[in-house]
Amino acid sequence: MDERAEMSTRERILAAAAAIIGEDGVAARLSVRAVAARAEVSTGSLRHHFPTQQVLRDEVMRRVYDWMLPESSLGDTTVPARDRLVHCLRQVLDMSGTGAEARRSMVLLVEAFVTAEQTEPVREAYLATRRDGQGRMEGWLEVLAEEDDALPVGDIPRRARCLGTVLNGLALERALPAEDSHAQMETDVLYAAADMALAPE
Amino acid sequence: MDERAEMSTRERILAAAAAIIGEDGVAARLSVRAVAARAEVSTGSLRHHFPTQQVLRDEVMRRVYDWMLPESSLGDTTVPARDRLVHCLRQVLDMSGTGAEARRSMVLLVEAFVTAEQTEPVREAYLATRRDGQGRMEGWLEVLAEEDDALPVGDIPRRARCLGTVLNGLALERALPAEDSHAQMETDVLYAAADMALAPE
DNA sequence: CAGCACGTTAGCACACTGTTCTAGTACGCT
DNA sequence: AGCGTACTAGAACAGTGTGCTAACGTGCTG
Repeated sequence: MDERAEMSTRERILAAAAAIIGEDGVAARLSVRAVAARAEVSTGSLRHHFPTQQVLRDEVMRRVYDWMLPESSLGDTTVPARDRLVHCLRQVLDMSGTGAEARRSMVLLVEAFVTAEQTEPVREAYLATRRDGQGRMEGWLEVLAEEDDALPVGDIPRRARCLGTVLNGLALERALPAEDSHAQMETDVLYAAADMALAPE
Repeated sequence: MDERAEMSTRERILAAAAAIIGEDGVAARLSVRAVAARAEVSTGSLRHHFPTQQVLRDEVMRRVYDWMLPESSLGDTTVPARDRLVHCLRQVLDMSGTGAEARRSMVLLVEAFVTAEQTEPVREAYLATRRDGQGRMEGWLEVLAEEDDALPVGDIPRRARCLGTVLNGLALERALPAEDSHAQMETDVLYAAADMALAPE
């Protein structure tokens, strides 16, 4: 009968966090007390399962990404690293959709974080999602660095930031008017970015 | 004798903020009380001159950009090609401004070409400005290709498109919330993009 | 010169945030 | 029964940004 009995506290916390993200969209905040209240759990209990908010965010984002990107071809060494990286980048890019959907995504992004009042929660919400994406891309580069030690691990954060900027640019260009050859151009840019990210030295 | 007499409160606040960024570097936080304490000013006084932390951040960032933007020219072969290219790219990027101005620029861009009805005149207007920027960047690369024939001229359009995408991404990121180390990150990305655009093969 | 207005300064108060800590409860095992 | 471990609850603490009010100058004006 009781909902609380049908899911472990940990799962209820994750479900509450996912629900908040699902409702509030990109501008979700995931504060301790908001998640705890939604999950009908005390902050202490939440902290017991997720010692840090970052741990909670990481776990919920991991599930979201895994749900959206079931097959991670990143480990398939039969195809070139740059192809695998481009595949991963394109999957991220596809989250913003194409055409009208891409325009709508960009409008929502701009409304949430550019037009909106630049309050601290808004700012922190964006930075959190940005850190998530940054960490994910660094993870990819680390996997690829395992195979090819020409990729300096110390430089991975910088390279990941470059990839993030390129993806932002591509997402913006998906929303803006484009020539019919836009898809080809996008692939070109993605491969150029991948080559830059995987370049030795 | 008294330092406080030699600089206006506003200037002391900005100097304190710049000092904090200069010292803490990437981890700079620019909290209200930290800046106020460093400037030996009350939080109320700080709030009077900078109604919001975002306003303070914008202003100090604007000065940082102005400071690290000395003049240089594309034809000056005494400085490396990548530095000259980065300078040109940054000039383009600066057209969108920083802080509130950058946000306003992005909002205007989105309103004009994303939110607006995707009619043919609108589309053509954007593509015209895009071609303009594209042509300008191709011109730069052609000048630089004159000096170093390792840069294949046939590939210039593709490389210029990549640069345009990176600039779009950076412009978007100027409008979005950012950490205080954004300027450094921007420089990193610009140099990475320049290296990619100037890479042989 | 008195009075007033306005810019400036100071500092507290408020509503948040994440984290730490203590107390109490429930369950399994020896 | 006793004990230990996992869990829950909630207060407390140190931060954050922002709003508010009171005081202090300084300059203008009647």
